[in-house]
Amino acid sequence: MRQQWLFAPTLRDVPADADIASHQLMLRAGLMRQTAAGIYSYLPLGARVLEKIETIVREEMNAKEGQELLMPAIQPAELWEESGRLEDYGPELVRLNDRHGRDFVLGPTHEEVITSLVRDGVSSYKKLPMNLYQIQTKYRDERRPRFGVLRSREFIMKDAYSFDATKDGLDENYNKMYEAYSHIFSRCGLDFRAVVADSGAIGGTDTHEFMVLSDIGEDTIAYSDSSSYAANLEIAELPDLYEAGSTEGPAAEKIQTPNMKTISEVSEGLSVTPDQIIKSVLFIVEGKPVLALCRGDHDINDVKIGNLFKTVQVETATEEEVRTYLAASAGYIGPLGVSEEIEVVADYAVRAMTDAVCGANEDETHYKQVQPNRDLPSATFADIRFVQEGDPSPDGKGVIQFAKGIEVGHVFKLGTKYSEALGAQFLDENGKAQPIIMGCYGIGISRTLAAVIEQHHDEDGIIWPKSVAPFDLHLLTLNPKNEEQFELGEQLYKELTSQGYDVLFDDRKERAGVKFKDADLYGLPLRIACGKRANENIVEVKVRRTGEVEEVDVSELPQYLEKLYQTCM
RNA sequence: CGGGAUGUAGCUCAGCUUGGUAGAGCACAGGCAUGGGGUGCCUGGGGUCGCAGGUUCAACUCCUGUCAUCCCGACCA
Repeated sequence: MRQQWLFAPTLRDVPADADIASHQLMLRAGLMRQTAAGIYSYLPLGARVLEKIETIVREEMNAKEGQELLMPAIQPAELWEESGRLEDYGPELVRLNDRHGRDFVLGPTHEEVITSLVRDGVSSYKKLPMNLYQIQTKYRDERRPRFGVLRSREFIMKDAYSFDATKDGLDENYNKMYEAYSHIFSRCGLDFRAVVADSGAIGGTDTHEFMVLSDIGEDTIAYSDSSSYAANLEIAELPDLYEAGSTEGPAAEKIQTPNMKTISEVSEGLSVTPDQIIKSVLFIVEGKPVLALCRGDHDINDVKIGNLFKTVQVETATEEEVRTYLAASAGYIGPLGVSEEIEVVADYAVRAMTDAVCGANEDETHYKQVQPNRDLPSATFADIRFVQEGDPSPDGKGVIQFAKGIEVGHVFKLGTKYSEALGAQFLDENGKAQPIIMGCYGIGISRTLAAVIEQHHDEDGIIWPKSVAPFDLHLLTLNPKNEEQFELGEQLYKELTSQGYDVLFDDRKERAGVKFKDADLYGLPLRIACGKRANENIVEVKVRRTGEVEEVDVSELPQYLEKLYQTCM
């Protein structure tokens, strides 16, 4: 491709709207432009990278017997009513009407459509297992799109769905996808971790997220410093390693604590450490009040509360609700003497506390000398807090550390939720109808592209791994007015192309400096410059990633490149 | 959805306080010089100042509304 004709305008200034490296570079290097908030157009360079990633995905999916199909972005709302998600999904679901007033949605995912297809097309165990996938544009009306293509309203996804007759079959499909995903992200040159995640409303059992390690990631990964344990912070478990606290001592006693609403105020005012204070938070779980307790230096994890009650409807109570149920403001609530309609759940660590302080459900008042192991007989003790760095790893090996990650893939075992809701059944060996057991597996293609840039760039621009680079080689004629340089450039362009390289040829009438700057921004793995020594048949080869430069005689160029290209990642 | 900010040329921004009909740098077109890290000089094209009302002889500037975009938070298969 001659750069003369390439539509990939570079920007010298950093666009004011972009804050993170990948977003800035995608705009500056001419990979894409914003069309609306959270909606982008991919220009030729960006489209090429997407295609490279998609090719890798297809190869790895096909290698696991995945069959590609293509479903519509526009889906009838009735399908979503059938599965019950029309309401569940909420305002993130883009809804629209056709000219007859019929209701449609723009698909954020395709469980409904695929399940209805399989329902009508598969009726025997002999057809199973099956794995179907597509690469498609998805829509989610994010409340707040941000970070460029990392959190956008329109995005490209690969989504796959597996169909099995047995649980074992599902396990097998799941493992295959897990393996395929590992291959895919490795081939894209990403440093990633597969972490145990929350299955949330989907209601599956096993689920892993594939996280690209990056400081700008929106998810926190909790991992062990000395084992392979890694989980999303939301669900990272804590073992109950605490010794039960004392049951002795004088009874709990009320004390006046004016203006001590927060843990730090109580800590200061009563000269106790935060780990001697019981933090009490009122939640409304499926409409019922639940008082959750943890140590003052810990934080309650509402996902764990939800899992405990097997629901996703968990909300912190409003100030009015707190007042209604506990007759005090949020800073002074506590577990002692609460009415029976309020369920009390406490973190394991609370049971280990001795001489603790907690709110007395009376404004400006706390209890002291609380012995949770004695004074909370009706409380349920469970793991309900967030892990912190330094906590023991749940597998007993090492301690927990945190890292930030970008979620690029997600695999989970759906089970029969959709097959039951939509009536997708098969007949087993005995002629008995059974719901098909499903799994679903997603990869954010456009997000993966951004993640690659996050991990592969420097202050000058992008540094593409060769597996996803928009072109293999960048050939520059530094001064096209110089006849020898011009001739050599044209000659090399033909030769390198015929040798099978995808070459971007900078034949523009620009100064050398401009070409170098643009080349660094574009970030192709190898740069070949025809410059001053063209008359001696010598070109300069530079490795973008390392900056290494070598002058090479044209006669030796093919062998030299072949070798060097192999060493590029 | 709550809080904050910004909308002036393709990009980055000035002008607005104190109203008088729009500017700079980069980019773009032409020219001369230059020719290995965004070169220099000259000339030129490009903007209903987000939109709609209002105040005024006169609005980029003041007032009201509205839309858009970004940031923080909440939320997120």
